[in-house]
Amino acid sequence: MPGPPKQFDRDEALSRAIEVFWEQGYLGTSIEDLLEAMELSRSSMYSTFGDKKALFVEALQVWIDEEIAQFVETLRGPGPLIERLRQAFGQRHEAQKALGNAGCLFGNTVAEGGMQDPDIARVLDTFVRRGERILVSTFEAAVRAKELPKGTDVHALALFSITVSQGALLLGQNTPDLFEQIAPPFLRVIGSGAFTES
Amino acid sequence: MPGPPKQFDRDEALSRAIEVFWEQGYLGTSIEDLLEAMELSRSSMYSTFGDKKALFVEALQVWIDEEIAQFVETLRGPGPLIERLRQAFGQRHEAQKALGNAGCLFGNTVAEGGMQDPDIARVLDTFVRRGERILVSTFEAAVRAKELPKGTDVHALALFSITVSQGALLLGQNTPDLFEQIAPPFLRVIGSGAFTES
DNA sequence: TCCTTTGTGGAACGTTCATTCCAGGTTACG
DNA sequence: CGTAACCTGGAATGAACGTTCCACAAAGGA
Repeated sequence: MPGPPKQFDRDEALSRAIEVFWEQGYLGTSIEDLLEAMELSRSSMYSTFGDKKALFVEALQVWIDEEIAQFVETLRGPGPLIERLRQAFGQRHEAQKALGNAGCLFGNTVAEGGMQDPDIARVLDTFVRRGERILVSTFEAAVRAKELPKGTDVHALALFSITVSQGALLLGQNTPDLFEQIAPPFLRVIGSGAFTES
Repeated sequence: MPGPPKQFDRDEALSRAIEVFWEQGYLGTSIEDLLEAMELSRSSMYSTFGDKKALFVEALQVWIDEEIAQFVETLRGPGPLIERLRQAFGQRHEAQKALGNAGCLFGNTVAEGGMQDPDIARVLDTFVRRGERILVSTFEAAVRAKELPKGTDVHALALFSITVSQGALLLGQNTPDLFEQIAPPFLRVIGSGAFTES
């Protein structure tokens, strides 16, 4: 049963893999790139994670879980709605800037054609659904707290917010100061209560 | 000087290449894929277009020119601002739906890491700058025509519109009916004149 | 008609890719 | 102390990649 202990930390290796995939994309990342970043050998990588795609799916899953967890924590926090939103979206932007304007792992994967692979598509779907659910419940609470007008289309507002966020993370790779330019008017729009049902 | 005439149409071949790159991305497309779609031989491809990256850059350039031309034509057309915007953004969405939710060639390329290659980055930059310029002048005209309130931050509004459009084209690959859901409130926000300078 | 120029098909090249395999080392339980 | 279980480094494999090369065909000017 026993054997030599692993010479690496599984979670640590996985989080290194996340970074590499994030920066270079799935196709743009070679096994060699991964081994170097994860600091383990070919054998260990294959025996621990299966193959490249399995590693990617797991990395994507972990990334999503962490991203959503942080998103929830910030949005459930104290303070006015607009301030929490600014912080929640700002955090996503900070993370991508820290990786050299690498965008968003979800968005990059979708754009790379991730939806064409069923295994990857399944994981990608959960990100949008969970993000949407959190925003909907956040906006619903804001309506109850009279921070948003009664009759606000919380569903449309949630989808719209995600769209703006993804668009900003994408274009931020091309126009680094874009987020700072559009965040204020975006938040003003939300605060203005323009999203009432038609 | 003379020689046998080419057995293919350069422009036609290029537009086939655009489709393939659009659907599969730069890295996801092999020379074999291109030859099959363009219906020419290896030799002809290399002697006509140089190599894979040169072909991609040229394809991207043509795609941008056509996209911008259509965008301008629609926005310069008759009718109220909101209607022209709806049509202009709708056309982009229709195009991506026709290719099986392939998103946007610009966005896909950026997400794939296109900004890391100087030759590609240069072309990508022109797309955003030109799109922004067109929207700014469109919004300026709308302000003069009193379709938008005086004091509208046309620059922020242009960047914001591009962001929403790119975000929708990205997420549309994952959530096919997203565009229909967010377009109405988006256009309502623009029409409401919420983008006045602070 | 010859000869230069151009286009084409296919073989061939070297590289890189993801993946597998194996030999040797290390651990802990019996 | 031995032995079964496990981990690791590196060689090896075969497929796919982008690219080059070459021999032949086709065309028009001399």
